[in-house]
Amino acid sequence: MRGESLKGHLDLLVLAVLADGPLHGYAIIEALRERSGQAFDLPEGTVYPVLHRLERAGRLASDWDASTGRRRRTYRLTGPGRGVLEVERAAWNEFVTAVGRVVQGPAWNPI
Amino acid sequence: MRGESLKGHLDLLVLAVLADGPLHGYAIIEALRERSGQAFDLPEGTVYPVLHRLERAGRLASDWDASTGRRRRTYRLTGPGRGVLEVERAAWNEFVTAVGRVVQGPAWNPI
DNA sequence: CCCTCATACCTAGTATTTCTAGGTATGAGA
DNA sequence: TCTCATACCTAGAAATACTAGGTATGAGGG
Repeated sequence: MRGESLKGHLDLLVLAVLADGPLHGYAIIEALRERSGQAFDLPEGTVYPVLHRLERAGRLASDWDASTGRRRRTYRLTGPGRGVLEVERAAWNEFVTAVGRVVQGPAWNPI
Repeated sequence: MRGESLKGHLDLLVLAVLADGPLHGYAIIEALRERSGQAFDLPEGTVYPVLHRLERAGRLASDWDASTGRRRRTYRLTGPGRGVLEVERAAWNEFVTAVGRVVQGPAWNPI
């Protein structure tokens, strides 16, 4: 699946995978792939800029892990980031409901 | 709700409302608002360019309705457009499933 | 030892899509 | 007559993901 459908929702996905514990960038890409059942195989050029943006916005914080020779930057959710995650989760649910109503047609009646 | 979350999905919504019969542009905007339960209140500057794009792509066709003094351009789904709608409906369902898996967390198990 | 591949990070520029902010014009109702 | 809803349109701005590059380490095979 092309991540283009993701426009506007990738922040939610990144925050969601980090809600279960810190991960470094590359591991976030793998987590998105695995947790989505291979649906989201996002290029690094998509994910790294998102992480930088989320960190600038104060939703993530990062530390360089120098324990191995290979440099790794580990991201974690901040307090505000966790709040934003909950807001975005709720917004996602509303969005899905709204699209569903339109797509199912006017005859469709969820109860 | 801001239509920004729609990025990449608005085509599906427009095709879906036209699946139940032709409508002119302004009525499409109203149909999206009503069928979504007021969630999508899209500016004309968003919808008209989409209609033009979908027509250029052969998914919609339009006729000018000169019956009233007020000019109206009525859009209808073409054969290929109906096929695209089905493809996009399926893609939407996969997308929702994939996002759901990521957002619910790894412990979540749908059966 | 060398070569390749997976890991791990990054950025600049491009493409696409929606929104903002205007513009024009008709018809209905106060 | 004046205002508002209807009804169409476009140009440029903003946001966001992708492409296509770049650098460097570590593991494993030949």
